[in-house]
Amino acid sequence: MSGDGANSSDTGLNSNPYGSTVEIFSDESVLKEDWQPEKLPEREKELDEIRNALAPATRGVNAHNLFLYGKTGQGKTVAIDHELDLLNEYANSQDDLELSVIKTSANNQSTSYQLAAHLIKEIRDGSKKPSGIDQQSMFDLLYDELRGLNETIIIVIDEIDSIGSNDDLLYELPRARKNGHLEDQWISVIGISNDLEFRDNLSPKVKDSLYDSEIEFAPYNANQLTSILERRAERAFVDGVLDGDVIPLCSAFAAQDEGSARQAIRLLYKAGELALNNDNEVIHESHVREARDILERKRIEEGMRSLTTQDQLALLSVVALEIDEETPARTRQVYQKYKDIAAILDSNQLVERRVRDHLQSLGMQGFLIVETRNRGIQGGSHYRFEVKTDLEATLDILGEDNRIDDVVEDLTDIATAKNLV
DNA sequence: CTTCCACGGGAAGTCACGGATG
DNA sequence: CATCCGTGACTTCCCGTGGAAG
Repeated sequence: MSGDGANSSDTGLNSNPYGSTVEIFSDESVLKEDWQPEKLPEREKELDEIRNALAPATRGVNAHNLFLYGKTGQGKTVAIDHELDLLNEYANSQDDLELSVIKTSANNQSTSYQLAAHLIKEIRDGSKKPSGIDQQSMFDLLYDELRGLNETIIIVIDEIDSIGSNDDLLYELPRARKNGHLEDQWISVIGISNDLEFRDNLSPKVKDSLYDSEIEFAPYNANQLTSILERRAERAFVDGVLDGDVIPLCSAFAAQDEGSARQAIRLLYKAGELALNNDNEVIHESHVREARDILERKRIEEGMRSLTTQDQLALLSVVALEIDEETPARTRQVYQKYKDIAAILDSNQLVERRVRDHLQSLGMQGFLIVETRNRGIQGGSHYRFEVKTDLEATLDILGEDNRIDDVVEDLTDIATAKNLV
């Protein structure tokens, strides 16, 4: 709850334990993920709106329910934290405002039931998650816990989209008082979502109950990213180590992609590290480009490692077709290949319908290019799949898994023979 | 404009599993 | 212990549909 001090002095400026001869960073912590900027000039308007929505809490009624949406790295979480800190500060200075803020991430809580259990755990401060009971009992348990809190309750649910269409709790919570589950308390819910479609897929009754106001965080443009980076760079780096092109290039890369400040900062940080590791005194454009490649590869690796075996098999099937130069391939072809591969590996074979789901999900995660096609009376409509990620890197990473590495090795050999990697 | 392919995708149902409950 | 709960991963079934060919 208490605002963490931002001063860290653990960046060694003087002696270089590993013998680096150059100085790049003056305060590296500014570039870390958990660094909280104290100002958000690019989001003044959004901060204002949040303030307006929270303001009723200071007048003894419930704050408006609030919905923040926008892609990752747009400052949603930082903005809400910032405003809640201010509100908390205010509450502490007033005798008649008793505030309870519960902040949680719905990440990995894929249903209302799970989310309720998670909230209970959060309020109980770390005890284990209840389970095994029916949903309504779980909700009742949650209300019991809520009754133990202060008069004004604000529940922040980050990544709220992960509960998908199972949104009963989102309907229940805002109406807890109306429905008599809570008597003397005011409750409001702040939802944060990366998924822009989530809002449209919510059931109408939830929309009605949850949506007092919504605030969109539009992607930063390159100019905004540049100012954000400049503010950070000023504190993070030693004077004069930044080549003129570096920040604009980081901004441009990030803006082209998702407009994510997080991504831009990561790029800048990585570029700085590369310069440092190479004993370069100045960070150049080349460092940024290298940083981008490294980060991109890391992103793929992380995603791929978390794939289930069946996901890997589906991906491998498309990779194999790619090596045979038969991509883009339609579902049927991929499925044939999949059956071959599954047979070789003696793994259980799923039905085509299921493999299609796996392929779709691989598309969503950015590993495959998925294209719909319609060839009318001769062909009808169908999907076409091809590999989106770098073939060599993909084979490398998949080869690390010893359940499938035999097949991957063979494929790598064929690909090498064909000069594809 | 109509036809109609072959796939997409929704729905419903089965199964196995971890944890709770009495 | 038997039994119940929610859930994810799966299969089975079947209706709906975009758009090139005619």
